[in-house]
Parts: sequence; C-alpha cells; structure tokens
Amino acid sequence: MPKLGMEPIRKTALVKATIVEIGRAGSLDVTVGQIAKRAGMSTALAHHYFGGKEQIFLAAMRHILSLYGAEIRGALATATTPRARLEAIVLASFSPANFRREVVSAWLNFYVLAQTVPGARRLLSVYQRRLHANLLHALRPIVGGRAEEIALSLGALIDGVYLREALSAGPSDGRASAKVVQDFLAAELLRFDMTQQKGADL
Amino acid sequence: MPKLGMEPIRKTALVKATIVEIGRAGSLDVTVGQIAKRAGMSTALAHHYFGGKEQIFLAAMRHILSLYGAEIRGALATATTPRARLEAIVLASFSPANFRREVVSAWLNFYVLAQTVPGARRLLSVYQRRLHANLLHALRPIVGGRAEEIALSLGALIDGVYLREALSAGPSDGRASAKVVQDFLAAELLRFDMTQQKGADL
DNA sequence: TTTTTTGTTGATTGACGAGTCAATAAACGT
DNA sequence: ACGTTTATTGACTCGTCAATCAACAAAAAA
Repeated sequence: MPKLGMEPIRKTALVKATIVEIGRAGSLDVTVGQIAKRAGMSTALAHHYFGGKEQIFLAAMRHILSLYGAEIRGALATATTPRARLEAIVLASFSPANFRREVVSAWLNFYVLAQTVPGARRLLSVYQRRLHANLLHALRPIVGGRAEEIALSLGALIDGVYLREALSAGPSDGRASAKVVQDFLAAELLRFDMTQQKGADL
Repeated sequence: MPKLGMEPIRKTALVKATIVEIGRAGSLDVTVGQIAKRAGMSTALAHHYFGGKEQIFLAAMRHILSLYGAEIRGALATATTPRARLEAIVLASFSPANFRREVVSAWLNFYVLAQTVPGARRLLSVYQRRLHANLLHALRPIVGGRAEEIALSLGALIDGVYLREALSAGPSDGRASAKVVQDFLAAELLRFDMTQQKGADL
C-alpha cells in the first residue's frame, strides 16, 4: 500500500486537521491522537513527519498566516488607487473566512503561544510587519510623513476590532467591523486635510 | 493547628498563586499541584475550597478584572472634566501594572477561555461593557450623539494597542501606547468639530 | 535479486495530573 | 465532656498522553 511521495500529502492533512481540532477545543489542548485520527493516520506517523507536537502547531500557524496573506494579496490585486488599497486591506481582514471558529481559535491561541515560543512570536511579527508594510505603502501617497503613525494605529485597530467581534456573542459581522475601521480612516484623513489647510470638499 | 476563618485567606492565596503560575507558564497549562504548592498548601485543600480547576481560573479572572476596575476608578476619581476622564481611562489602561508578565498572560488566556467557557465570556463582557459605559459617559458631553460609535472604536483600539504592545519584543512602553490612543481621540474630536462647523480654536 | 529508502502502525513506555477519600486535629457550641 | 463544624493532608484511583520502537510492506536503487 505504501505509495511514494506521501510526505506533503500527510503533512497538509495533519495541518488542516490540527486547525480543525484547535477550533473544536477552543484551545491548544489537543492531543496528537485527535489530530492524527482526524487526518486519517496513526499518532506514530504524525510524529514521524513532524517530530513533535510543537512543530505541528507551528506548521498550522504558518498555514493560517499564509491563508490570510493570500487573501490580502488577492484583494490588493484589484485595487488601483491608494485609497482602494486601504479599503481592500480592511475588507480582507474582516472577510467571513477570518471569522470561522477554527480561524478565530487559531489566532487567539497563537497569541498565547507567541508569549513563550520564539518560533510563534517570529511568525506573528512577520504578519504584523507585512500588514504594516501594506498599510504604509497605501498611506504614503495620501498622507506622506504621517503614514507611519496612522499605519500603526490602523493596524492595532484592526486587531482590536477583530478581537472584539470574534469574541462577541452571536454570529460575527465582518461588515460592521470593517465600517468601524473605515470610519477611523476617514477621521484621520480628514484631520490630515485640515492640518494641510485645504478645504477639501471634492 | 487549624485556625478558623481560613477560607478567605486560602482562597486569595490560591488566586494570586494561580496568576503567578499562569504568568510563568504563559498558558493555562498549569497544574493544581503547582498552584497549591506556590500557595503553600496541598492540592486536596485547593480542591476543597474551589471544587475544581476551572473555578480557580474563573476566580483568578475575576481578580484581574477587579484590579483593572479599581485602577480605572482610581484614575477617574481625580478627573473633573469629560476630557480629563477620557485621558484617565486611557492612561489607566496602559499603566505598568497591566503590562506585568502575569497580567498579560492572564488576559490573553482569558480571551482563549472566553471562547468556550460561558463564565469566562460573561466576565469578559462585563469588562467590555464597563469600559464602554465609562467611555460613553465621558464622551457624551463632548460629542453627544456620536458618543456611541466613538466609544466603540476607542474601546477596540485600546484592546488592539494593548495586544500589540504586550506581544512586542522588549519591555512594554505604556506611554507610547497611550499616545496612539490619545491621537486617535484627537482626530475624532477634531472631526466632530468640523462637522459642527465651528472653528474651535480656544 | 538484494539492499535501501520510504511509508506505516500496534503496542508499549514512562510520566503526569485531576479529583476523591479516609483519617487526623483543632476549635466551637452546648 | 461531647458532638459538630472547619481545616488539612497523604495516599490513591483512574485516566490520559507524548514519544518511542520493533516490525511489516512496498517501491526504488544497486
């Protein structure tokens, strides 16, 4: 039965199973056995391919991050103006995909992991830097020197709004979340126009 | 040896020990044994007073929340103007106490708990509602009808900035965090003044 | 064909942990 | 003095789980 080239197949199966199980448990209290079973193999095989539980978690984190990255890239691809790029980033960050139980759980638990596991912290800061760079790139043409600080608070606001929406009771409303962030953006841009002494109507 | 009236003493000792241990572990992967040992008693006694691990965690969460609440109340007590109340809330939210390892760890893990443990979610929403009410009360005299939405994003921004600062490498800088939020507030108030068609200088 | 590499698992090991219980003891009420 | 309540723990039960290992199977290389 042993077909060759199983490694990548087994690994992605394990990663997906891990994310599902984390979603089910709501925590990292997930056994290798549960993961392996969901992925359709023995625990021994999971250890064989990943070496240990922590590495499985890190692979899952990488996967979540890459999904998010892909979504952002996709949204940016269709945006032409800087302003549209900003909207695209915000929209993508609050897409329904990001509010799936497993994804929320993954994020929250990765925050926890990032406290103590250096690999996790590194991954998280990669995400933050990428988001920051994207925001910066879109903001610079609009607000020039103030781009840095606006990008900073915009990034934090996205995280904060996501956190609240994800933990609120009832189904998550990405639309409403996006609106909060867009409003913030509008306020900051308006303030920029004011300090530039431009009437800025049309 | 059994002195009477031990219950409250033992309970607070356990709660404090729990928070320390959560800080040490960076997660809720903390055994009742560790907690009991740090609190200077046997595991059996911990179970005797709290009934189970989950209830110990909830008590710890209540404690963290009450510390935060006390700090907010203290800061508000000295504020006279609405604007000063807002500053006080922001400052208190980013006080050094809130960036201690144990406190950060507690918050992050309570977010995780809130996903699955109803009691934890309830406590978290108590915190959110209290913060919201405080912000609202301070904002209403300044921006009237727009208080609701500004309070919403202000609350989210506080959470988001806290999250980032707490997870950033190096020592946390509450001062810088507070400034980000204060800047946001300034932008929103400026926008409000603009839409009210008032020049608003002094 | 023999050997090596790759895939795969059941069974086992070794450790740890939540919660229970019986037993001990001091204080309190009467 | 005596029964009751409160405090306290060591020892134990029962379960779980990460990680390892020996062994088997098939494909590829030699």
